[in-house]
Amino acid sequence: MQRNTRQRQAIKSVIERADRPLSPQEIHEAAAREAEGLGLATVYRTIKGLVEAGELTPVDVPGEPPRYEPGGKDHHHHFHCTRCGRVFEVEDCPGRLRDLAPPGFRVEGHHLTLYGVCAECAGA
Amino acid sequence: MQRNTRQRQAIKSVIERADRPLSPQEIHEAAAREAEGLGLATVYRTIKGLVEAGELTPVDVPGEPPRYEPGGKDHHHHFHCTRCGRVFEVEDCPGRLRDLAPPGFRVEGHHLTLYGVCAECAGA
DNA sequence: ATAGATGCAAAGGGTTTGCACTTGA
DNA sequence: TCAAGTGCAAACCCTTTGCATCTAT
Repeated sequence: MQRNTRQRQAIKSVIERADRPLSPQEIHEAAAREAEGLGLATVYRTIKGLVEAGELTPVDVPGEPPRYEPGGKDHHHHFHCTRCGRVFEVEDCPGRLRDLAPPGFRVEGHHLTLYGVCAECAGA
Repeated sequence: MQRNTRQRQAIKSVIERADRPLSPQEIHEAAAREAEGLGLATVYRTIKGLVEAGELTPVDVPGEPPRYEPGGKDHHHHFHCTRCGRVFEVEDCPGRLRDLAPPGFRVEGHHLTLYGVCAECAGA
């Protein structure tokens, strides 16, 4: 991740401007608008580099392809809209979840994903 | 799912005897011991049929290939051991999680996965 | 007997990789 | 200049599917 190419600028810009985690395809489609001819392989390679650099965090929703959001955010969770497929951020966390594990199990973290219908799809 | 073949018997038996969700590969390896020559495609086809019949439930752990457990269990969650990769059942649920979603979002359910090191890997 | 089930191999979808070409510094 | 970065196509992994064969009923 040493050079500031137009492809990388486009990819980083798309991620920064998004208000929700994006999939590699979403990143590719959006970034290709500002960096013509952008290859999907470059998107994957750039994502990998940004994740290793801590600038990007993978968001894994069960049964879904991975999304990515800017790194460094506070601990939070996600909401998966089963209608439009988009993933949104949820700020709160119920806490005290490690008490749920059986005795002897060492809990190091947790993933929590709510699912249902987002405000837009619900027609709010 | 009409015929009671030796392949199906083996697959169902393996799942019933397991005390944790199994991956298609785990099911294939274990069932192939009692049904020689068992093909992976048959495992996938049988899993699909059992899921549609409600006898099997998919267990999706973020960033992991799917596992399967017997259907009809009470609401519960899972623990993913990052050391051995196995997934275990967790009986409790923190509840009241739908309050976490933003206004206007309709919460229909949730996935909760704890991760860390299981009792066996922790050397308990 | 015969439709359902199986095994194999090919095909799919998402992601990674090899390689020659391009380009930022 | 010249190594990092890119695009393309091939390779990969997991899962699904087409098809000839096998088998439970």
